[in-house]
Amino acid sequence: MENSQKALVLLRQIIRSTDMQDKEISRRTGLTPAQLMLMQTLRENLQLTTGELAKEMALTQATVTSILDRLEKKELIARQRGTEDKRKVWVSLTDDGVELMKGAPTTQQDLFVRHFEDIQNWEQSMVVASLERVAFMLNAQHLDAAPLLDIGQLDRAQNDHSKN
Amino acid sequence: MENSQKALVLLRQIIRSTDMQDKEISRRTGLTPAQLMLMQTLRENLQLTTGELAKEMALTQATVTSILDRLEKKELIARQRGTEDKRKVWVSLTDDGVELMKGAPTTQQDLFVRHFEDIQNWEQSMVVASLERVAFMLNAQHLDAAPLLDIGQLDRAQNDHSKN
DNA sequence: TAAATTAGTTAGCAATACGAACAAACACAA
DNA sequence: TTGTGTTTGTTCGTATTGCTAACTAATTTA
Repeated sequence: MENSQKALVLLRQIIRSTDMQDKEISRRTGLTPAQLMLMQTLRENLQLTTGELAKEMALTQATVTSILDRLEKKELIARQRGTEDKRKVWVSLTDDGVELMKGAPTTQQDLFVRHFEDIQNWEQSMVVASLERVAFMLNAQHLDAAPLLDIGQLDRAQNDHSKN
Repeated sequence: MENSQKALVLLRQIIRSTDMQDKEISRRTGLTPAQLMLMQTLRENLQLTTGELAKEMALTQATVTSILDRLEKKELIARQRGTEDKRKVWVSLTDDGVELMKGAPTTQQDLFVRHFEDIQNWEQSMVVASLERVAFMLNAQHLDAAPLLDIGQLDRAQNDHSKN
């Protein structure tokens, strides 16, 4: 079997594993996968606008808005209109949100970290370097293919043109 | 920054990239991500029952049934009642389904393969070994945590007990 | 100042995903 | 063989996702 084929199969396995873990965490936190992803994104960035969130998660603003609505109702996130630019809406975790993300969501990561730290240091470096390689290749790929959102925006722009 | 933290960040990046690529392919094939995943699973296994598909995709049978309904309407898959065990329903790609999967879905993989084959052979081996490492660690993890479906089944079994 | 752009929301729609309840086929014990 | 429980898949009802199109409000540009 070719190395590249092996790599593809392994990548699928990795995706599948993380997918199942996400569902595990969802179950434990009572959040849906999408809500969880948003919370995680927010945990890493502290302050983001709705648009930035959408770009980060590769979703539409409209979709993010509806996810935010539900998280806001649960009081896990808070929205605040920008003072400098009043069009912008800044989103952040509430205390409850921070608290929730302290629990279950991290334990999966902790498990990974624990396993990861069991292996030799030289191998850790090797894995990181390899992941960098893969991440870079995948990134180059969807630059080649032009990302989804940009295409959507181009289409919309064209439509807008042709409508007038 | 710790090696383990780097690895986690890179993993997230990789997930994100493949996620965006899936959406790209979805757009080109006219299939939703879920439908695409099912078709891919089917391409690799030729003949699966509804239950096997559900397990493979980490979804409920009920969910798989509804996705199958739509793919059947598009005549991309076919259902056939088992002859030996008439409870089972065997699912397979139709000719149209095979044809569709020959096109766009592979080009992304081809892109990856092309990039992958650009790098030195020793580095290819290193990447494969590392991905194996990661896949193994992630796998060990959700064995630790007990997979979603098994928990669901246990719960259901307990409920059935307590009901009688 | 008028026109265009940007940020976000709303509305309406198809699809996903789940649990619960069900029907049919099977397995096995009495 | 009959009855009881199990397995396999579907149907139903519901919440959520994710999209586009249409909209409002604020900002920028001509």
